[in-house]
Amino acid sequence: MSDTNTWQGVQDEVRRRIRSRQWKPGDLIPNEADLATEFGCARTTVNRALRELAGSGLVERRRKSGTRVALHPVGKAVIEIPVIRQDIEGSGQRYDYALLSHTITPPPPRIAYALGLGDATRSLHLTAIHLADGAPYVLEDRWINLSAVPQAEHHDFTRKSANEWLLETVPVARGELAISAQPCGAEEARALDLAVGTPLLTLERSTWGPDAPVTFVRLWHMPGHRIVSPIAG
Amino acid sequence: MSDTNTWQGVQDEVRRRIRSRQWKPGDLIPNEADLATEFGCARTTVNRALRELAGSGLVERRRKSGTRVALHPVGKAVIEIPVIRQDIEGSGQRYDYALLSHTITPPPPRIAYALGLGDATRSLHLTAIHLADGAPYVLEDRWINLSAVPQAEHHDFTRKSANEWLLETVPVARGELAISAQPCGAEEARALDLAVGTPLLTLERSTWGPDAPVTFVRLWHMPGHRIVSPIAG
DNA sequence: GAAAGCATTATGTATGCACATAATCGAGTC
DNA sequence: GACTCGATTATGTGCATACATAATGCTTTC
Repeated sequence: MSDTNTWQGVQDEVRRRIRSRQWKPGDLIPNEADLATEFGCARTTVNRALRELAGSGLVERRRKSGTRVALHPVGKAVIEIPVIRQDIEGSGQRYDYALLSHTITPPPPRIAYALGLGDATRSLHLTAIHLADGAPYVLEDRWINLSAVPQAEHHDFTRKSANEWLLETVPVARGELAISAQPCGAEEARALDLAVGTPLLTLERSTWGPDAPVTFVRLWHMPGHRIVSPIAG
Repeated sequence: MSDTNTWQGVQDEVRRRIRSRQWKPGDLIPNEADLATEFGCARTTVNRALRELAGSGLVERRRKSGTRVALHPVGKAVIEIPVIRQDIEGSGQRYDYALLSHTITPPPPRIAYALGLGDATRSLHLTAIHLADGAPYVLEDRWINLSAVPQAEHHDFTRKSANEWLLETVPVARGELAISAQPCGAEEARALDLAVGTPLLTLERSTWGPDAPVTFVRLWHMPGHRIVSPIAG
């Protein structure tokens, strides 16, 4: 499939020329019309090929200036954020979930800041644990903005995880993810049955609805957990 | 910009209908032709809007079956893998680099496996440290497959990092990234001036060229390092 | 009733054309 | 020289049309 009259074919050919240094990083490549002529296809086809290459960071495009090979092709890794239950069940293990605590309290400054909230906002604080085949898998510490999701106040979170309930209840617009390595604290050590100080892969996720912050969640994964993803290039 | 005769407008409207539960998860949505009629635009326009929505995981499309709202909209986070020097200089700090060791030896089984290599393959083993304003920033442990990159054997890696040299030298096709939290080992502790056992955010990256594995690198980041990225939704 | 084959249908893609938009360049003006 | 303003140019997008392709389902055949 390397015929240059399909957009995939054009993309392959452009990639090949870049890889083979025929077009070097920083170089301006011929414009769409010329490439279309050369490849014997329509400009639309070249456009799509280049547009998607720009999306994956291999080239940079600017109107009027033209298209140039990216100076430092930034690798991008797309990591998928699974629903934990599906993650566990998908690997053939039994999924269990237990709610550990459930209180209504203003968030600590750290959390209020992450969500962009005033620190007097009423919010729901949940801690829960997800189990795979009966063993701790991940510990969850979640804050829900009650002024954005008032129904949460009287919802029962003992059966289904807050994440799944929120997914089907609240329209989610955008979010932010932070990944870090944290030492296991005293509470986490008790819940996960680990020694204090054990390195844990920690994910912090903030989620906003169309207008207001919805939830902030911190997930502590068991030791050895890895996030694996392909790198686009 | 919510006119439904631009692909962005159509996309917004579709997103809105999904968010407002007018089209629920699992629902089949009208076909492209009907939507085009309803929105008063060409099918091409609807096609592009839906194609990109499928790319970000909000809908799933299958020929003949049609387009349906994703059952569990998988959040996807795109993390950019920066060139370390640019990362440091970009935040206004001074960048320094030091090569710590340089040997030629067959890779240990763990590494050979990650690269899909026989364990007798000659390879170049480098360790290096990247410094920000004179302080340790990240420790690098790299293996380069000499049968794929023979020029590496006699190259001088004391001045420029192997990553940057490889980027300009080897055509890179694809890769894989694994993120985990690891306790700081004895050697890392010495190089980074940390206590043994400190949690470190660890990135492992395998890179393949068009035909052969090129390099495997493990990066230990200093405590507190966070990878932050927006979540597409 | 099962297998093979054909019609149907929705998405996938290519094309030619037109016009929109952003960035750049150069001419003209003060 | 600096500034404004239009001409130019490359990408961005929309449209109508045509055909390709995959999946489904129905019909025919044995």
